[in-house]
Amino acid sequence: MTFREVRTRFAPSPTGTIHLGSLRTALFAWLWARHCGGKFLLRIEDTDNKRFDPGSVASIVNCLQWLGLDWDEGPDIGGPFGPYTQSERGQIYRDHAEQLITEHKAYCCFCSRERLQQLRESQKARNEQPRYDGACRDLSAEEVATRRAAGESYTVRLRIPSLERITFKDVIRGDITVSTSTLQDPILLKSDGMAVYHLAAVVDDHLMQISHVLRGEEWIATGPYHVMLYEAFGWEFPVWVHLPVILNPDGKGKMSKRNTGKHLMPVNVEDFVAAGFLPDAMFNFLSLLGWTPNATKDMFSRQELIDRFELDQISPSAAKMPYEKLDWMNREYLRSLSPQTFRDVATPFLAQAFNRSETVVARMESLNYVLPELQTRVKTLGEVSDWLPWAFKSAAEIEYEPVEMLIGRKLDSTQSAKVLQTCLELLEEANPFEPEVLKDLFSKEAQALNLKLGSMLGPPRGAISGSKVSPPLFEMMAVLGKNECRERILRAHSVLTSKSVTMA
RNA sequence: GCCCCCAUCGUCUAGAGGACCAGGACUCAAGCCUUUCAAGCUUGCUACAGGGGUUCGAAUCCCCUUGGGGGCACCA
Repeated sequence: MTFREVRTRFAPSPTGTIHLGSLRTALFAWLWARHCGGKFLLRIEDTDNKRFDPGSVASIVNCLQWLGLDWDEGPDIGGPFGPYTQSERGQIYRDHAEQLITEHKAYCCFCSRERLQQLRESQKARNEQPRYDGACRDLSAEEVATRRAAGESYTVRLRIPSLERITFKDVIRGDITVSTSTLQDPILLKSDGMAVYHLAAVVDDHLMQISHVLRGEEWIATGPYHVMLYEAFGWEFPVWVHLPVILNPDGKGKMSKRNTGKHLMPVNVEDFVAAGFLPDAMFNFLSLLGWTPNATKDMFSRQELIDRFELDQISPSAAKMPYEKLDWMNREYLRSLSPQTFRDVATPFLAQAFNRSETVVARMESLNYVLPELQTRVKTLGEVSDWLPWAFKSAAEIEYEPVEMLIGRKLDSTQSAKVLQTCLELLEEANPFEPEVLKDLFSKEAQALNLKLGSMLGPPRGAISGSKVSPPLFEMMAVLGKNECRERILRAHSVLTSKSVTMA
């Protein structure tokens, strides 16, 4: 093979939101291009207008940009081999198909969809491999000419040579051999004149000088068509790299929404974005899904990943999506953020969760007391709000139900009420009203009362947060301020004493 | 049904004939610490799918079985 520049591409079809597996394909192609100092391009494969979804190009672009993948040529920025949208390249495909017809390597097929459908069904009924029977394969040139001239609808099919086997090379798996008994003359051009994927992809990959074709494993079976197409045109093969699919956690089928069980696990890239995964974490995680840089660590910077990436180290076997590992890695990235950055990235999520504007959330400066405490507690940005309902409620909105949340460990309700009373006094002493000061005061008091700090803090924790589990107490108090804390503890105290009376 | 691909701890994986009674990470479990929950620290559990070869020697090479996945459209 002659030396040439490494050029890879990501070629999604705009039929909806982009799947995590597709994003990984894009990432690997990008990684390889960047590793080699080559070019990465974006090409939109919209040859099927029936499945076209207008919003999806923008969505795909957003997802790529979110992950931090940039392209050197593409529909939005152009390039020397444009256009990069296949629906604008119809004539190119038609010309190439015509060339093959002239060279007797392809032919016009006038069979109707109905006939084809029936053929397939009868073959299946007989347990045969469904394939085209070649009815139009040897039509005379005259007949074809007259029928075309008459405006009869037809498709163009590639004439497949009758070999027994065809072999092509995949970087990850080595030689792949397919017997042609399973192959049929594939349609290249649909009756509407638009190319089918096989033709469009091969022609474009050649014209755009793609050196390495990275795509999903589901394309292995049709690999021979592409080989034969390259041969028919007399073009040099690209290097093929078929990436393994990502399976559902239970291993049953390709990672998908309907199969992920009770818990809603993200599948599409937009779902991961919405759940609050960080681009850096996803970049790191996805790079290591099916590839390892042969090291005993798994936290890598983008640059390290680019430097080390190698195609032949990619695993050939399909992996079950390891959601827990993604969670863990995302938390690692989350906790490595500066408090300010963490706050910035969390703000939109809080605004959405509590139905406030981002500006309002951004202005709640006292949140700074508690937000850093959440960096080790949360796996995604979407979970940050789970820890903060108390911060977005007024004292009156806090519900002490069940009332047990106001009872400290190893304390009864009378003692707990008493603790709340004491807290009220400590509140007034705290000056300034800061976590450190509060901690000092409460610790001393706990000692004086001969109580473990942990059990003494139970009642006020419940009173302040309305929950048994919360962020650290003193930080919460500092967020709310003295007056709000006093009000909550007062309320909690009265709830506790009245409930106690009823219980007694 | 036919064709193709794949197969190491529960999971993601390291391993390219001797350096492996199989290494790392996640998960899980226990202990310590502790302001609840986390985090942190320490320790621990668990794997070469099965059967045949090849070889002085196999997780590594070959074959079969089994299991899983993918494909068989005028979709990509």
